Amino acid sequence: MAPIREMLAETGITEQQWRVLRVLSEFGVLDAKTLADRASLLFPSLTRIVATLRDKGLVTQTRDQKDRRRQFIEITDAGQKIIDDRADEAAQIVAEFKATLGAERYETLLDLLADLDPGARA
Amino acid sequence: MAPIREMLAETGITEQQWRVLRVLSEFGVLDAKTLADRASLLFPSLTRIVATLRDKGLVTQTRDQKDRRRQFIEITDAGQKIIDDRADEAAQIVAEFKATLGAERYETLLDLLADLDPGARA
DNA sequence: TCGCAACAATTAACATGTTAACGAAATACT
DNA sequence: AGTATTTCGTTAACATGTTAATTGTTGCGA
Repeated sequence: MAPIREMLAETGITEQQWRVLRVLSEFGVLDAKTLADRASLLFPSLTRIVATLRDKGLVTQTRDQKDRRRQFIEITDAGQKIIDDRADEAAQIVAEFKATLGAERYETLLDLLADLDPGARA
Repeated sequence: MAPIREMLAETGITEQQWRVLRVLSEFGVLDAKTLADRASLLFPSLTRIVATLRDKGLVTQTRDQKDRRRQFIEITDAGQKIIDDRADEAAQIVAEFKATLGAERYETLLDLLADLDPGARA
């Protein structure tokens, strides 16, 4: 993950913050529960990360009016721009990583890790 | 690592503290530099962990009289006892982990991870 | 309706990873 | 000797993982 962190250093956001933004970018508006699940984060971590992203203007929080315990989180244009600007670069880093192992061994690794963590989504 | 953490919960020490104790148990007295390296810890982390272990009476710190910048860390009897008491249990947890994947896939995983982290030892 | 269990989210407390700044001691070099 | 550099270790500051305690809401059953 080091190369990813280096890439993100310029943007001032962390790996996990980036992951949250990516999930929001992919799935759109999400309630906190679903977001935590998709980003593989525990709730207390998510609370802090979303607070940080909100302060940076990269996401918005909205209370569910039908159930005021819940909230929805949505990515802002500024947040989306960060994802867009780095998407290609991130893809290339993953590609290089893959090349280091070789495509076949890369797939093997993903399979092994998936078997070890039933919670992950391949 | 979850099963390991559960095992350690009873002892009141953490995974990393346990790793430091294990390294000290295996190699004997070590200077901080070597200890950090063998335990795969960054120096600031090691400083805190050793301080914690010292407060718990599980290790001792000794200044090098020839080079007073350096220090040696040694496990105490109390620390050694913790390792001894849990060694079998830990070995069994690893064995179960191995069984989950199967011996062959387990070796494959170690190989792949080793290729990804040149710093690791096997 | 009252009270209580269940749920969503936050907060607290502690340990660690991580980068940077700093302090002290030893070396090197002039 | 005197200063600059290097090295060892600590401390600071921030983000996160993790468990437990806490707050605010909802829903349910007596």
